[in-house]
Amino acid sequence: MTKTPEAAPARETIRHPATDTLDLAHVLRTVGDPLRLSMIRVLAAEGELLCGALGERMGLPKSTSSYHTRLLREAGLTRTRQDGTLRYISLRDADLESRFPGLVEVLVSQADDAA
Amino acid sequence: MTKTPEAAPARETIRHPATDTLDLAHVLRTVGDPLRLSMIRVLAAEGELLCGALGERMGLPKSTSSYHTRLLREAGLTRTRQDGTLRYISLRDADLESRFPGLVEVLVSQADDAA
DNA sequence: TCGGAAGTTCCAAATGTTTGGAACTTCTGG
DNA sequence: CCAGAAGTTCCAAACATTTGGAACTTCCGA
Repeated sequence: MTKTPEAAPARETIRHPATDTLDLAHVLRTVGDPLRLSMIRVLAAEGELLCGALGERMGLPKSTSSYHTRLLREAGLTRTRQDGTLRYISLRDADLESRFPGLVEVLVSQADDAA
Repeated sequence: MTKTPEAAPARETIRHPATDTLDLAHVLRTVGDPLRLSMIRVLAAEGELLCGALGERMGLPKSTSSYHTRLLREAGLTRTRQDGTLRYISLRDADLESRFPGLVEVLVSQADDAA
């Protein structure tokens, strides 16, 4: 376990699935969780947010918030941009619109709660 | 454990959630399963089908098929109509359209598989 | 009245998801 | 160089979903 001897620091890029490989069932399963659906709505309403800000909105501990933002990213719903130690999360709305036209609108438009 | 002494046979109706109480997260979670998403697509393409026919399409044993059709019904995605010992399943497309405009279209239109 | 067909329910095993604390990494400012 | 802030990863416990066989209920036709 010496430090890996790579010359290039290889800036450990954050992985995002390509738009044309996004899987509808995966996307739906991921967003079919009240907490994550709320997150998507907040992002749609407010644009780019810090991971921490998003988590605090929902009253989540850091590790939980990190977990859910990872799921959203891996399903292709959000993009994560790193700036120093900060991570800005945003909705991949154009990508989603191009792959699943109409989906974002469905997710974001509130069905009035008659429950 | 004598037989329940109720005079009325009470025809044990199949329960369906009312359209205006359908919950988006619940609907999405339910349809966010490749198997159930396929079922929805088959129903959209072919209209009303027998529970058994739907299950055979997917190569499922009866109990599994019954389980998934129940989840679809409880989330409000499908309607089940009983006729003797048969149960016909159909998509609640008009109800879904009225509560979540655009959703059915998203579920049913195939994103071409570039994976 | 019997037998079979269609479905459901029951159940336990296997599998997957969610949670949050603690330890860790990385970056920034002083 | 150090402290602190932002996030991630690790981990184990709690919880939920999925699977399919077996037993059961209902209805229909002969």
